[in-house]
Amino acid sequence: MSKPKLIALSDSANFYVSAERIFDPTLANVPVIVLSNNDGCAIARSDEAKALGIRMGAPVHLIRDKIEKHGVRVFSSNYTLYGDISRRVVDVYRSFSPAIEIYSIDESFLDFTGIPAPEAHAAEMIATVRRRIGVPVRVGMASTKTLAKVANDLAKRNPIFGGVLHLTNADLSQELLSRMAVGDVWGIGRKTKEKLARHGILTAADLRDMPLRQARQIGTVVLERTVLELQGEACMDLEEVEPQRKGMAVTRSAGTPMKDLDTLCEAISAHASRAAEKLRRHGLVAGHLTTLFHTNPHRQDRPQFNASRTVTLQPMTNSTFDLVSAAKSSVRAAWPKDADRKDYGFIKAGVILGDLIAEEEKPQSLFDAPDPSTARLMQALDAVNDRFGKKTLMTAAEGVQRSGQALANHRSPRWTTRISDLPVVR
DNA sequence: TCTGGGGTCCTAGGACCC
DNA sequence: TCTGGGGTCCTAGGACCC
Repeated sequence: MSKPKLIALSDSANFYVSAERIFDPTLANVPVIVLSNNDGCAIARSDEAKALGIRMGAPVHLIRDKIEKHGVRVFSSNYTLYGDISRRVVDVYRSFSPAIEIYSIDESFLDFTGIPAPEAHAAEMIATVRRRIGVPVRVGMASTKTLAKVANDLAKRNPIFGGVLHLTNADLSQELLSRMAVGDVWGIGRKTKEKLARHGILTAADLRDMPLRQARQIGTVVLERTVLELQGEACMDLEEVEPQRKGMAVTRSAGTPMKDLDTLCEAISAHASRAAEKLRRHGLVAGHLTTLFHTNPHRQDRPQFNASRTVTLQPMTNSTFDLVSAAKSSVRAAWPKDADRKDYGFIKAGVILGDLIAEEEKPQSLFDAPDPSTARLMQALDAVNDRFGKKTLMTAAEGVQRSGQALANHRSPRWTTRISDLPVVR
């Protein structure tokens, strides 16, 4: 039996908004939101924006009034900036913990086992991140990841904890868990919450105390593990090494429904091309490509159609040309036969790549000797687009109308990674 | 074609997360 | 309730094998 662990979960408050605030002091104490990829909906909100009732994922066109009335500051998402700030925050974490799992762009699990005064250690870490990077973070600590999540959640909701909560005291723990809704526990989503409610399980404490067998029956092993973790038995290890990713997707909703094959082909080609870029950036090749497109499922008054086609990429590849041509032919194959009569309007299309492996490990056969010219061409393509902007060079298949082009009308400068984005100082 | 038991692999779909 | 996009894991069921 190993000695009990102490796991800390550190997360950043309203991370994207906090990242924007680093470089613009006028954003302090005012409502700020950051929008999703297409400037479609709000995906990050400052506390002031939350107080105005702007919900997570609220469509921009529905909150336009609020934005204008209260002078909400609006930003397109700037992932280059957020990714860089995130790395800097993690660098600070590394000096406070020997082992780290980077869980998401704004959350990391840290191993605090054996640290003499963990609360003081956490407080010092918070102060250091604030001073060096400029974003606020909060820390929850407990013996398992799930309990650390609970602690973190309570630390962020309750200012009295000052951003640090160590969930050890049994009485405090009992009180907090019995006041926490079961749906707020990590791993309990809407469906599971409903099922649990039917069995009278409403709080985190109820969940912790339920029989394991029943947990497995209601959910799966996943729910059983959650129960064990709430009891303090660690079922999930810290994953320090980022696991090899298994798939990669590029999907987009279309502003106006796509009605003909050509339009759909252009959209899918653009997604395939973007997917190829992502593959190369990660040094991977793909063995399978799935294309998908579907009508609006919320318009049951309109004809519905759901398409998904998977093709094998042989040899495995990350070439834009290969992926675009595979995607186009599978869209053509999947195109509904009765399209002329039905007037389908496709609102979403995408490309998913599977069976990913590192480029160096790509199996070679006698018949597909590597073609260095394609690799060099792809390198040149990426270099040009990197330097002069996305889609400076693109395949003709993507179309030049750019009807499906992503909007990003409110993007802030890439302050920390792009010198040309900095304002000229005179 | 079914009788038995046991195993692998693949895919689709569900649920959840940030 | 879904609005967005990009992920993971688990289970069930089918195909196929010995």
